[in-house]
Amino acid sequence: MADRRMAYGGGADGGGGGSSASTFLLQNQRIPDSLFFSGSSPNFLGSRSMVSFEDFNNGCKRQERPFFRSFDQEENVDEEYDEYLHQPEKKRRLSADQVQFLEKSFVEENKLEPERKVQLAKDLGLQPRQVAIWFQNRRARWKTKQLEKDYGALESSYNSLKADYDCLLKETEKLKSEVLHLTDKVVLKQKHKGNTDPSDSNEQLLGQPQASIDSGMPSNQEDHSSAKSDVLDSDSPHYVEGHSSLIEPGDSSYVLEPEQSDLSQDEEDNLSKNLLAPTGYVFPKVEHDYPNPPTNSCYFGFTVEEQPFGFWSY
DNA sequence: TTGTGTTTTATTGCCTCC
DNA sequence: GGAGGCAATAAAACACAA
Repeated sequence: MADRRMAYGGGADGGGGGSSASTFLLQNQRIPDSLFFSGSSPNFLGSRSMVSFEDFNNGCKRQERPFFRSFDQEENVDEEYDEYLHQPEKKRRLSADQVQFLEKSFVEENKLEPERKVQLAKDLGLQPRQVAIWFQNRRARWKTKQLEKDYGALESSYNSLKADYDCLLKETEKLKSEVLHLTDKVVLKQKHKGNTDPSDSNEQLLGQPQASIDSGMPSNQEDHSSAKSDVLDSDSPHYVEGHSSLIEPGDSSYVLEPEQSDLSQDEEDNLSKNLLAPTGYVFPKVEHDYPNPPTNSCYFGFTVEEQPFGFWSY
């Protein structure tokens, strides 16, 4: 048994819960709380204060009773209730009113200072321990919901980014085939011109510097298959390691090799980033099965507004 | 009525903070 | 070391379909 918690009947049953009706005696009496309580509240019901006034009248259906009524006011505590009090103790749910009151309090502040706990317990006719437990469980429920919410947000964000990415892949493919098509044309033209005027150059044909053409186009000595092979061969030494997690070897989306580009390294980096992740998002390794929900929503960049109680610091 | 799944109340053990 | 918080878990209470 823990130092601060007094369980019923010696409480060595390991694991939580474990309350059989016959062993319910001093259950839940945390020592400090019970000391706090004795005689401090007109609503105090002793070890029975944990009852919630529902299920009274022998009902199995939930039955609401006002929780503000103190026992001092309760002049005619009838025999039925007395009998009820002496039943073997059962776990009882709080009434809707009590829950509503607690909810309201929770929204105001999800942590419970000792004074507030005692005051709430007084108001509700519960033990402070019960109030504390309710808040603890409520925080756990809120956290679970928040995790679900975070997970949903992440999921939709992922889906939208994936859609963007797929779109860009298609676009890349389209541009690539366009490049090949134009390359074909250029080569044919060169051949044609070469037949008539061997001194003619690419520069004259295309009206741009030779280097520019060489950078992205296969020379007229190479056939197209080798050009394509160069472009697509991710096993070549030009394969960019930094992109290995984004584009797997052989991925046809990888079009230009760095050394073939006119762009500076920075420009290339920017281009790659813009092409692959237009929103600046670095794609994680794509899993088709979603990973476990996040355990810490702080890490996912959610705004503070999405964490209404401000205790989200796990 | 009963079986089953879900929710709520409560306990226990561990951790952190003062 | 005591107090309070949290995660994990038990078990009662409840909801609901068959």
